[in-house]
Amino acid sequence: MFGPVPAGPQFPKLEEEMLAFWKHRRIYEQSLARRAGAPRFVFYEGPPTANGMPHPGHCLTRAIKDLFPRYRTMRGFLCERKAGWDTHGLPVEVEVCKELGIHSKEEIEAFGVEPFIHKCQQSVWRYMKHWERLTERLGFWIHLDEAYVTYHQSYVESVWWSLKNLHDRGLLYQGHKIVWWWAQGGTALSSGEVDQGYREVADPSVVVRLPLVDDPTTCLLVWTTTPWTLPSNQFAAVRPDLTYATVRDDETGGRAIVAEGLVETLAAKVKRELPIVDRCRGDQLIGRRYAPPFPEYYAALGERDGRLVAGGRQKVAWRVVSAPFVTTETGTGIVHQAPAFGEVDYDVLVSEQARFVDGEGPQLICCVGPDGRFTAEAPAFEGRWVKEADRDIVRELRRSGRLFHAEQYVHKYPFCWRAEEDPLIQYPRRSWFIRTTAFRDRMLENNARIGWFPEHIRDGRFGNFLESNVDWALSRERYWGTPLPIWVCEATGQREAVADYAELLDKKGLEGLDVWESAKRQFPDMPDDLRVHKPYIDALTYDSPHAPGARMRRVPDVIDCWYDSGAMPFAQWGYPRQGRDAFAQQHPADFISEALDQTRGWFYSLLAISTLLFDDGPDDGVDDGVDDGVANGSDGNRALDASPDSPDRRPFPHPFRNCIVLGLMLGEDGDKMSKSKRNYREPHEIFDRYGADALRWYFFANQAPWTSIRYKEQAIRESIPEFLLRLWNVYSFFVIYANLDGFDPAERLSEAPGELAAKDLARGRGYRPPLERGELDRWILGELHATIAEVVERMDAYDSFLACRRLNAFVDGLSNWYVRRSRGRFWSEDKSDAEKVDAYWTLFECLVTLAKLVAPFVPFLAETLWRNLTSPWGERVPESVHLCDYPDADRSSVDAAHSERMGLLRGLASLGRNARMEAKLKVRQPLSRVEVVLSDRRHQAWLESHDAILREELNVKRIEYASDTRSIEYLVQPNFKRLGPRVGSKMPALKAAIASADGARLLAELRAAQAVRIDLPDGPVTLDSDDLQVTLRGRAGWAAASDPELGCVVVLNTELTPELTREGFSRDLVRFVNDQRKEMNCAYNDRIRLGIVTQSPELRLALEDNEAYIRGETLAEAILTGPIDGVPAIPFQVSDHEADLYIARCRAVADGAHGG
RNA sequence: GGGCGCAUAGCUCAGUUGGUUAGAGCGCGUCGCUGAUAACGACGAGGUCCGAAGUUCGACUCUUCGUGCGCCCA
Repeated sequence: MFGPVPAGPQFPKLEEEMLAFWKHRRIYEQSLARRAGAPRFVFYEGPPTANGMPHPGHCLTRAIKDLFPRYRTMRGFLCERKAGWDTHGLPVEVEVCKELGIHSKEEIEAFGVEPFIHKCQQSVWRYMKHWERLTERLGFWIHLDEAYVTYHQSYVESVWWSLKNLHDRGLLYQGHKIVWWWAQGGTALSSGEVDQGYREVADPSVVVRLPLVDDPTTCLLVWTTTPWTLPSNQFAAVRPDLTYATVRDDETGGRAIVAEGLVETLAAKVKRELPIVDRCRGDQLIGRRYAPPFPEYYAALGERDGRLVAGGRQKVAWRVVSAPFVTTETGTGIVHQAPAFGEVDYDVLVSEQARFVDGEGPQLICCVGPDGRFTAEAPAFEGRWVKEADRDIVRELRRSGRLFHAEQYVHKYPFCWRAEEDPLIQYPRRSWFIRTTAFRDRMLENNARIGWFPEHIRDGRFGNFLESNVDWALSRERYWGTPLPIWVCEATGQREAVADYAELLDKKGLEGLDVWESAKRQFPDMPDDLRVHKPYIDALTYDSPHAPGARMRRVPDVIDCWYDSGAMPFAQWGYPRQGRDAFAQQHPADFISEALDQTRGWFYSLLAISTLLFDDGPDDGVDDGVDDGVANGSDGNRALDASPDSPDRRPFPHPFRNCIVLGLMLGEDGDKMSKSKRNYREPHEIFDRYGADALRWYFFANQAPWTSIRYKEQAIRESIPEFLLRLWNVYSFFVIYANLDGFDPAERLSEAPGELAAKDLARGRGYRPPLERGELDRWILGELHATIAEVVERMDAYDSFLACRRLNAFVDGLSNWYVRRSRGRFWSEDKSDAEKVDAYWTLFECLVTLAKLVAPFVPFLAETLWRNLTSPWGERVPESVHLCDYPDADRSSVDAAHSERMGLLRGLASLGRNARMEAKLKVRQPLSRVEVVLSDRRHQAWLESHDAILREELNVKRIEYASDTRSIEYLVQPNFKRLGPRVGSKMPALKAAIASADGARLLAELRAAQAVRIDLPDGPVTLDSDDLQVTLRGRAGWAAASDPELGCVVVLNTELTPELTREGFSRDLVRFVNDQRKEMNCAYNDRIRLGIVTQSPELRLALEDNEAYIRGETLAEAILTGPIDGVPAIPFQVSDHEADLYIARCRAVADGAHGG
């Protein structure tokens, strides 16, 4: 016996039970253990930032991450799943700052770096707990207790090892990064912070004259909105393909150069004519020297030159250079370049440097200090806050005759989000870079081999990003992060990278360890992992090997936490100090998945780090890259010959082979999910209301995972009746009748039930080979195996959406066709009837197989079904569906023709109901005859021999297959696809000719001669039967329905005889009585007594004619014509006939029989 | 400002290499079926397939331009 199946399942409650069972029986661990030694399917967990509460969007990611590992595990792979947590970075610091009510770096330092770090570490743990609960409740099987954590010492040391590797290969260098700088607070702001602070302001907009060195009466006109950057001018940029005009400048009597397209605009501004005297292309200006607006730097460096890489010498600065970003939308078409104060300007400097022999090119000049005030290098403005100096700078330009024009210019400019009055400035900061540009081509090759879902990521968003790769700005001037493991000699500036803590402890003359040791005494609960963090790591200094008496001190920066997460393929194992085997086996990943916003985040950091460290390419990519344009003079420590000390160099792709890029999930209102807007429900509430399976199915079955998806609670709720409940009802049906009938599969198959696969069931008593069973059984088993084949195919292609669609279609067929059409067999009284046993075995096989099929998708429901359906065997079958192999499709049982025939039959039933509807003849009213016309008669014989089903579905006495009747007509159309290439432009004429022809005559001709000739204005066309599409349809005015897809028409005979009418009455009566039985809570097999009192002779006749039928259907022992004592009368009406019914339950319960 | 993506029914989404009559689910309305069903079936209303131009015998589909939205980067 199976356990009783509740009619209204509480999925959330069932799920909690399954969770407890999994935990108690360690099912996840068992599922791994049984795949020991199997081929691996490698999964990487992209570490969530444990910095905030998870929302439904995170559930999507985690559900997808669960689906494929579960599936692959059942398919025979060993799929280890190690959880991970991203714990470092600015978001954590911000969270802690919020808690402390502080903002700036100054305030953090005032609070103390040490307690601040402690707070960061604790904050991370708090959120991790919430994430762990969500992970478990969702059914995401992953080793939470073996999670990698990015702040752990072993993890940090792996990162250090990789950085040392890069450093020693000359791939880690120090340069400048232009950042948005809050001068008053002394800190850079993240782009998110900058975005918050944009305001509209009026700034000066000036056009300045820069006289050419070889022709001082001719000036370049350059434009800027930041006059304070003019003292730091280094170049003037033009676009080589623009036309520039030389105009007469009557104010000075000289001439000026400006983009031709802007001459008029400029003339209008200065309110005087600027007559053009000459023209040239931008590239003819390149290289011409000019005198900058302020003399200080020029006086010292104006005549300095250097050797060019290409040969020859050139002055290092104050030349016209080429820049593609110059536009003619505003300004003059010539742009002032102060590389210290603009990122694009800085790029110009970098590419200029690259043209020179190392160290001989232009150096960055900057006469502004980190406090935003001019330094002594701009003596006229020394000590002044730059923005405040704008006015005086303009005044000075006017005095010196350099000012061509000045005005106010309204634009958006960022201010500090926590100090509203403070404008931000772009400012150069010393920063550490990874020379990723040297590996650009290798990264592109690696990327080209990755399986991206959707595909366009590879060449689109991600590919483009790689194409325009710039060196990775690695360092952060922050506190809570992996410290940059570089120590610098205070005397010589020589530096070295350190790979781990032990290496540090071995350094000669190490000092500062006491800082950690005393902290540890003060805070005994502090995790030891913090010893590799600020401030403890900063305290460690040692003797410089480069200069006697000098110390090696660590650079103060921490690193970008994206580097942490990108290092996880090896750092999760603590590689290379530990975990060498694990890494060798688990690299690269077969599968990762995150949302689209990770393209330039984790997807990039993984690919970049792996390519730099583990490239097994023909050459390293180092030699050909290092000199190609991004060299930075400050790096004197390149050891190009050092190769990575890794045995794990791999062919591409690595470190991941396939990646599902999930769409972003939006809130219910279509906006970004936001806690304050409450446009989504908290995950735990979703679980409590609908259950994790409902949520999972909603994710998997509603759209391709990479489309952006709008959170919709309604849709989650609907996934219950649409799929879960429908499956549940089939299961419930089976269990109810199997229990009633005593169908015990375990008793029929006691020996070696295995996993109840088809081959196991085949040994069951009464299990007949499918070929010996009825049409319906063969059909549903064929559908089952076709479903398995398709689900496997789709899932192997990472397409959960189409897999789910197929599963849904199968469950629909099982519920609405197989079970419905088979009910008679389940109700049959003869328990040993082979066809009845077939029905049980067939349905059992479908359900048990289905439990396995849906297990990766809805693991809870699948487990519930499996546990109960296999309970008769006890411990002889696997205790969990997740310990089974995924079903194999038996293609021999898939009979496409049979499936097609059954589809046709279902279609005919549907058409018949359609026609009845039109004729307003309800199905309970029997009809004498329907006529079926098929355009393709291949399946007619089969249909004729199986028309009992159709007769019953349509409630008709007889079905006739006709070929030609007055009730149908033929619609003939050209087969466009076939004729297109042949007929071409004659198509419209052909279409018209066919449309105006008589369809039936055309067909007759075609049948007779195998071809028809159509005369068109420009010649005849001969068509064969494949050139025409013939559609059959019912003629207007007939009770007919047609389906062009199926090629059939169903025509009703609507004539009703008195016998048919009375039979209809009796069916109405049965339906009514059975409703009453249900209301009386009769058991399926309760017998009743039925009294019917009516004045209607028609109704009486109907009772007499159909008494046996009524008794059989309602399980009435007797039908009385009078009332039953003690039972209230129930009024009944059909058509115009009325009756009073009396229904009483009989005492005795007949065993086995049940109504139907 | 740049890159990528998206735009199809009231809502959420499918739509295969271009084939002329664009689908599903939900919701709404009508009817029907039902002793597993909280289900299910049929029908109906509801579409300038974002707009414009082009290629083609034929465009939801391909090309170009534009509009709106999202993400990422400036």
